[in-house]
Amino acid sequence: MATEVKSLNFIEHIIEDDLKAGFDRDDLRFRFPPEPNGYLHIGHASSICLNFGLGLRYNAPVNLRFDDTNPAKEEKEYVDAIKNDVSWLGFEWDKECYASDYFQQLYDWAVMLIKADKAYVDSQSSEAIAEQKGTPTKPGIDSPFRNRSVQENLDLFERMKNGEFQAGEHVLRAKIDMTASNMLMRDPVMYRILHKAHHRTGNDWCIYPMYDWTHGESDYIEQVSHSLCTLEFAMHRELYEWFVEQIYEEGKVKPKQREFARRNLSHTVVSKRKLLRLVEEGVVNGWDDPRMPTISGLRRRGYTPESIRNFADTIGIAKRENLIDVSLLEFCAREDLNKKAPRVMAVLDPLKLVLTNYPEGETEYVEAENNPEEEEQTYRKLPFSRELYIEKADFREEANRKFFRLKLGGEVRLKNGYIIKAESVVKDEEGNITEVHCTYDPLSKSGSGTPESMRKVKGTLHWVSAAHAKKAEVRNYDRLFTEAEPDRQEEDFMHYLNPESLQVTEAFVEPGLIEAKPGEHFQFQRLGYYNVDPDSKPDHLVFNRTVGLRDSWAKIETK
RNA sequence: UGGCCUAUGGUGUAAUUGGUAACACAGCUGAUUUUGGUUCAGUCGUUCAAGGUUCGAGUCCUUGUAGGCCAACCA
Repeated sequence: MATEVKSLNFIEHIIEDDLKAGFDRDDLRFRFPPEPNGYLHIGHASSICLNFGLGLRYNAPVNLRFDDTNPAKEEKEYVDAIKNDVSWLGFEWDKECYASDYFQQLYDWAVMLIKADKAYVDSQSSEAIAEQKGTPTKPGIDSPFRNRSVQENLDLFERMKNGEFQAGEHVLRAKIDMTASNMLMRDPVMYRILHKAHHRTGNDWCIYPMYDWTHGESDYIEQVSHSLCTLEFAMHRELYEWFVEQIYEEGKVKPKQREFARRNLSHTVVSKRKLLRLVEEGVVNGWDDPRMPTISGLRRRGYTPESIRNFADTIGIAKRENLIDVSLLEFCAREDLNKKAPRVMAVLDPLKLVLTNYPEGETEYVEAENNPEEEEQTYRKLPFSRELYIEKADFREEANRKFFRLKLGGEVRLKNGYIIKAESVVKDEEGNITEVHCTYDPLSKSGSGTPESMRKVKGTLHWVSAAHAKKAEVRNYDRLFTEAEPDRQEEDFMHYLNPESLQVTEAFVEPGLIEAKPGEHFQFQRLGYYNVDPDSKPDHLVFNRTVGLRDSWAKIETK
């Protein structure tokens, strides 16, 4: 009995080491800290799965904390969308927190730092401060205001809070070391004046704390044990620890920041700024456009929470740069949908097929299995008649032996129906095939058990009955960009948009689909996985292609 | 003229912490199949470089090389 040993990622190793070193397992606590200034994307999904996954693994609480310290960019709309996305992914947070809830505490601590001569009010312009900051290779120099008296600092800071100054007149800075090799330690700004209404605190405040001052202290307030963020914050760790150290009380958990590499997905962009451009420039129809790598876009596209979680699990977490091929995401979608999605028949590019020996005006109902993956098979009835539609690509007048589909003189099985033989074609003046005339073998009906029905024919086609089929709008999506790394090319990433990322066609679908509800998943047999778009109505069905089926025929054909 | 981080098949991630480099995806063969789907079997291919320590190095040491990040009153 081999016990499956799941290997640990480097974050889990760190936690295990902490536990071994005596850290109390009950003190483990995590958080997912989005800034409510945009929609969550697949990269966030990875972080969500990491943090909440850790919560599950260690049976530890995970807070959802909004890092809302910049009223200029943040809105409640985003808060709601983020909560919705996290829940949809299937995670439950312990507390819903807001950095803005800590504004008073943060202010009090800032006063404490001033009193300890560890913070001061600087009254220079941001340009002057930047100038004095130096460069990575050149040390900074002290501000002329660095040695103001505690009394003066206290007075100024209070008046900043009281709204006596304009934005930009003063800032509060930590007094650390202007010559530090880590530029973040060169007296970082803790507070700036911002006369802006906040989505939660309204006009209560006109000074707002900066990220570095806020984040670690928020973790400390919530007693988060492991604060995980992306690599670009690695340099912030020193500052994070310095700030926490200033307020730390013996016996409490000292939060530990650790950094992991953000996940990059091929053929798309994963940055709020770039995604915003796609939306604003009208390249896509909003944040939830099914081509967007946002969680809302993936949801609308037809990705399931399970498939996204499994994707996050599979790609894992590490510290090196990476570019994950979308084909892995697509694999995760197929893997999940294969088990769940009922099979239905839909013809996207119709060609009329007439069974010349089938009685005119007659309709019969054939049995079709809903999903061969089901443990216990269920079936539905499908109308079958003399005139049907098949895919244009499934017929050729002539073809070689590798073409398993219908050709003149050749036989093929209509899925769940009969074996048919193509006899002749009807063409228009331009020579386009408009109809294929076939004969069918009445004894070959699927499931009838007759010797004729048991015959092996190489090809099986999907079809719909022309008189019974319903029209539907089908939106076929493809990768948004033609390059794997559109934002690492010579030109701006917008140059590499895939002009064929969306193709809309009018299709014929089996009649039962009229009942389909938005969000429902289906496999259009032999084509791909589709789900019902929120735009869909009973009199105007709309389907989105989540992902196509694996297509080994396409590979043979392109050879 | 700095500091921090990283380097394992085409891609992503592991390796019981110094002991047979593996898992998934992708690719390729074949079998099964009333979906050219699924499933199954097989296959290709890997430790950035050079030294060193060691019986033994992906792992430790040294020196390189390559890439990423750092100068917002953003997060």
